[in-house]
Amino acid sequence: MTQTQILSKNQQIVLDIIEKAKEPLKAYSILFNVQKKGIKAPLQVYRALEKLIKLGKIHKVESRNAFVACKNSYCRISKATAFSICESCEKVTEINNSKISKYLSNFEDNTGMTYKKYNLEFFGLCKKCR
Amino acid sequence: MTQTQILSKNQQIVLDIIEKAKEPLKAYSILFNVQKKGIKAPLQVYRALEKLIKLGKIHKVESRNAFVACKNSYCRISKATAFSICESCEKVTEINNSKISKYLSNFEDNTGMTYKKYNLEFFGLCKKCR
DNA sequence: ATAACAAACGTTATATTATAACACTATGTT
DNA sequence: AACATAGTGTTATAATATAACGTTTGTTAT
Repeated sequence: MTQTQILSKNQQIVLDIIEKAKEPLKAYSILFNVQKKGIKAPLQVYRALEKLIKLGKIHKVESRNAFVACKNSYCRISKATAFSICESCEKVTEINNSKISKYLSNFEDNTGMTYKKYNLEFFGLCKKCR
Repeated sequence: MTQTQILSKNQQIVLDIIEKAKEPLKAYSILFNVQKKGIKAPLQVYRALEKLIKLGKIHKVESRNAFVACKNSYCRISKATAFSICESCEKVTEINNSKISKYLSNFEDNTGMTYKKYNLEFFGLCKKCR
């Protein structure tokens, strides 16, 4: 049933790079890495990134302006993202905690806002850096 | 007991502008607004912003690269921030929900990370825009 | 098949956000 | 006074992101 999304050439190239990477990649570092594949301009990268985000294949780590592959294979539409970020070594890990996501996805306040999405970033020190 | 932090000239100018604003301000819009006060260069703004963030006087809304005044007078060091953002009119409100902050501040996982800070951004539609 | 439309592409230029580097000034210890 | 620390002013530049335009490719409906 889960129709596998077919990606365009540029989208696939960009996704491959991000999936192979062990850390979040910045847009221009992606650009540098894919120039041998024929992608020449920032816009080509940004367009692919935008689409991949929409598809939930990757996420943007807002505080770092960097992009990571989504590890949840079922995360086709990313409306609930959480990351843990080490402020020393900059290691970023996607947090997949169903308790948090349940808790936050049901969040309501008295302002009349309707929430469809959230992004949560934790900062601290990882085991190694502590 | 609460020693009121004395701000430098530029810091006070930048804080005033942000506090008066009804919406998050971008760094270069701040710059434009304070040029009559003698602040001429981006760095002067960014330096003030950096310090004000450290003091917890303002927060950065990461997904918008914009800055808002902290409404919690006791929020001298901002280690737990949450915002609600309307994707249509871009209205941003700081969420001051002690349940969430208690819940997230006590978050632990099995990776050995030590958390000292988090930032949470909710996206959706406000009452007017729905 | 082909018309019509949407999505993706390629390219140039430019806007926006942020920091490096350096010399100088003010302020607060001791 | 000597020293440390924080803040300032300035020029230059790096890093991140989008606008605008025209072309190409892929999908869908007849």
